[in-house]
Amino acid sequence: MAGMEALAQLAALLADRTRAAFCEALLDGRAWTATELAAHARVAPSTASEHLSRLVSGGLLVEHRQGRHRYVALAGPHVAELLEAMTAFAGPAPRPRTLRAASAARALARGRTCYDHLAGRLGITLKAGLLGLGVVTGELAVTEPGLSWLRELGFTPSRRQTGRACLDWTERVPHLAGAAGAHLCGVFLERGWIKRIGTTRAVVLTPAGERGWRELGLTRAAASG
Amino acid sequence: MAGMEALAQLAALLADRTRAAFCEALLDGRAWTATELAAHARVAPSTASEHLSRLVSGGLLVEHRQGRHRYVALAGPHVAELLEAMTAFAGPAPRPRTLRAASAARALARGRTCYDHLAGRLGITLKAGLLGLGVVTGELAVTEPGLSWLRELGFTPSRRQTGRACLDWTERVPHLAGAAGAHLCGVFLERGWIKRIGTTRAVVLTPAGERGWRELGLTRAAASG
DNA sequence: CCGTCGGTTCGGCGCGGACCGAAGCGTTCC
DNA sequence: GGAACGCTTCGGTCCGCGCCGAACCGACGG
Repeated sequence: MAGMEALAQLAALLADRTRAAFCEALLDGRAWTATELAAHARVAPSTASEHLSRLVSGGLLVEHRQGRHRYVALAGPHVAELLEAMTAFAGPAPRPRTLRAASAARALARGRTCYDHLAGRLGITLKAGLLGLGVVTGELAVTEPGLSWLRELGFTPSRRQTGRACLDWTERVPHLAGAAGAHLCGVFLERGWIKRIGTTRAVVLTPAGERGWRELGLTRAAASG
Repeated sequence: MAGMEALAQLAALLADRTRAAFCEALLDGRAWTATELAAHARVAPSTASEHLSRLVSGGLLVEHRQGRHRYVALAGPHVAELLEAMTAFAGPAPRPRTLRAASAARALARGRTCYDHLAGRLGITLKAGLLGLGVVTGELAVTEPGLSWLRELGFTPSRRQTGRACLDWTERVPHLAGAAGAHLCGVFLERGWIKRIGTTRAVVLTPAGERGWRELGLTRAAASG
């Protein structure tokens, strides 16, 4: 009974469309300023300020003051996983009403970042490739040889769980999260193998990325989609 | 952006302490009548009626009208898993303020049902036993020999995933859910190996259960708690 | 030093929703 | 048939909160 009080409070934090929009924006894993988020959600700066304070004190976001800026970011991968899990549960999004929204939805389904790792069809392609190489098991645990494979890409294990599953809300299938998923995503971004589309969470595999993935044995033909 | 609208709506369903209390009660996996839930949450029947309608139309609950009764239950295991995941996230419950609440919390931590399977220390003990027998892997997937072992206990595979992990909010470690977890819980209840405490979700291992678990090789000494 | 800018605080408005009691409806029991 | 029961619908009240604009504060820049 006491635990449900906490549940209601957590849910209340996400029960507002403006705060939910903030969280969705922050799912790109970067830190945003208060003003950016306000503009993104189309609310007054004062309104955004109050929402951010609630999200921070609720533990969903962390803030980082720097000069006259207030940067906020998701408090950690666990928040991203909760958000993806809830979005997956909330079910297939209603079909978009405008052409603009439809193309944005398609871009997100094709590939996106989920906080610090890859999601969407791109994430599933990556998972399939890693599975084929024996880097991860079907449950997305990293294997012994998989660890060596990752080390060659500059990965070093940390306290954080190496491989874990994160439910993909467009594909309805888990993709690779955890330290390994985050590292791979970082490497791909560094090498220019994937690139963000505009300022959104959506990403695409670049031509260099297609070559790179083929050479690593992650794909045979170019990923299409 | 459209997906977050759905998230906010889902969150709004759980953002009320009365509705959250309903869901918690229903986590025992049984169907409750509207009046029972109203009394449980200490609200007027009319209030409960409106809440239930919202939860049902939101897809969290299913209802089953029978005569003058309205039975409601969680819409499925996925709802239970969402609730447990969110409760786990919401963090350690604030320490209970009354002796009564403290003893209830202790009972829940010792053992409880999580919709249709076992949770709490009892659930973790079960998982450890199954792991020791090689019935499940560390990721809680059912092994080949494990399936035979389950069949001997009357289990037959279905469309539902056989073994899956469900995060335990008191133990902070996953326990066994899915068809296998549900079947085992059902068998234990049938055989009188576990017993509900009062009308709550809390369960205890009976003396017969301790013998049964030992004979199955799930435990060596009696489970204590 | 003053203007601009990012952010916060405060007062006030308006909506949504949580709650109850009363009344109504269909079912069940006597 | 009548009473009791389980539940729902409807008014009505009240509170929380999402929103804004205005005023304010501190940081930065010329």
